[in-house]
Parts: sequence; structure tokens; C-alpha cells
Amino acid sequence: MCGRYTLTSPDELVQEFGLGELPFDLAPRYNIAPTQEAPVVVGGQVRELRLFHWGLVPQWAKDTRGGARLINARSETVHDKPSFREAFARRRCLICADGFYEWKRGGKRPVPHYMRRVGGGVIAFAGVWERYQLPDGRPYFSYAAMTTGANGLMAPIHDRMPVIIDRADYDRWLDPSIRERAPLDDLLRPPAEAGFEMRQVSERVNSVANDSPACLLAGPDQQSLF
DNA sequence: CCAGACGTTGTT
DNA sequence: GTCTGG
DNA sequence: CCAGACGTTGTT
DNA sequence: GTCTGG
Repeated sequence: MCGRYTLTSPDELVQEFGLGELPFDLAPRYNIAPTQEAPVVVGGQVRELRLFHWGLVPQWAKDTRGGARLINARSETVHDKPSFREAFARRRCLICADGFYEWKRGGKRPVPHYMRRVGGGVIAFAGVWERYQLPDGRPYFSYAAMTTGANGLMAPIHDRMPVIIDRADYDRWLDPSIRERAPLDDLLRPPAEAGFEMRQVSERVNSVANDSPACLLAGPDQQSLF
């Protein structure tokens, strides 16, 4: 689950996360895919926007590709999986998004759907990140998106969805002094469906080469945007 | 002790 | 690196 | 997540 | 079928 998402209005990140200004240019994105770079918010003294690669590479991995590249982390088990345990305890982040895709399977081909806040708006996924050392000594930063069970809106499409952190909980999720699972448990439940909307979208999104507003055209007739 | 896995998803 | 399996 | 490749040899 | 790339 959660293998593609959007960040169509990056300018909203400044206000949403209380950043001074964007530290780099961000183009609107309609089809963010694993291995690509995308912005996340990390905590510490102050919140900071960073560009990390989607697909967590553990420090022990032989390289940054292949099987040791983890795009999702199950919230139910993240705290004791060797690949995620330390990242969950010490390196949590907020993944900057404003919608995400899920494919409904069972027919002859998977049908893409898109969930967003009603009318749009920033969505922060719960993430964990890692710093990997490349052979030449440079760091490679990466992240994984936490998943949880589907809420009522998602259930007809798929049984998993990303963990979504409410604005009021940003500080707690990012707080590096919290290293246990228990004080974060209530943040890892399926999001309330109120305030979200979902609908079928264009199969254009299937190909990562397509990163344009056309990905969001309503399916199957693809005649209109939201 | 060393060797080998370490993850999620969906599908069967 | 750390845990599990043999 | 889906799309697309998946191989070697010898010859140019 | 399975792996890699984006």
C-alpha cells in the first residue's frame, strides 16, 4: 500500500509546518514514486525540511538498491523489526503530501483511486528515516511511510493505508525524546474518514513517467478534475 | 559458534 | 548492526 | 505502487 | 515468475 502520492501545492508547506521559507525549489508533484527524492520534515531543535529518497536503506545494506529498499513500515510491528526499530525510536519524520493513490485489484487490471482532504490541503504521513553511508563516504538519506489498517473510506479499495498525523500531533511525532512505542500508539490508528474524499482517477498514474495534473483526471471517463 | 536474514505488498 | 536458525 | 526487463556470444 | 527501476 501507499506506493504513490502527490504534493501538488508545495508552497503550503511553509505555513503548515511553520518553516521560515522553503530551503529549495519544489515543483508540484502528481506522481511521487519509490526511489525518488521528496521533502520530509524532521524534528530536533527546530523543524527542518529535507529532501530524502523514498525507500529506506538500512545501514547494513550492501547498496542503496534492490531488496533492502523498504517503502512501507507496518505500524503494528515497526518497533521490533531490525530494519526499522532504531529509526522508529530516534528518526521519525513527517512526509509532505496532499493526496495518495491506492489501486483496487480483483478485476482484469488494477484501478487507481486517489484520496485527499475534502477540497485539498496538506497531509502529513508518519515516516521513519535513515542515513546510509555510500562507498565514497557521502550520506544517502531515505525514508519509509508507516502503514495502518484501512478506514471506512479506504476499505472498499484496499485493506491498508498510510498513517496520517494530525497537525496537533506533529510535535509529539517528531519529539526525539520519545523513544517508546506506547506514547505514540494513539497516532498510529487508521485515520478518521471524516474530512477525506476519494474517487477513481486516470490510469496515467500507473506509469511513473507521467507526473502531471492529468493523473488526477476522474476515471474512467477522465473528463474532469475535482 | 557461524550463516543468513533483515521488509511490505499481493497472490496462491 | 543485530537477530534468528541450525 | 506499476512497468518493463529478464542474456550471451560474436561481430560491427 | 521474479527482479529492477522509477
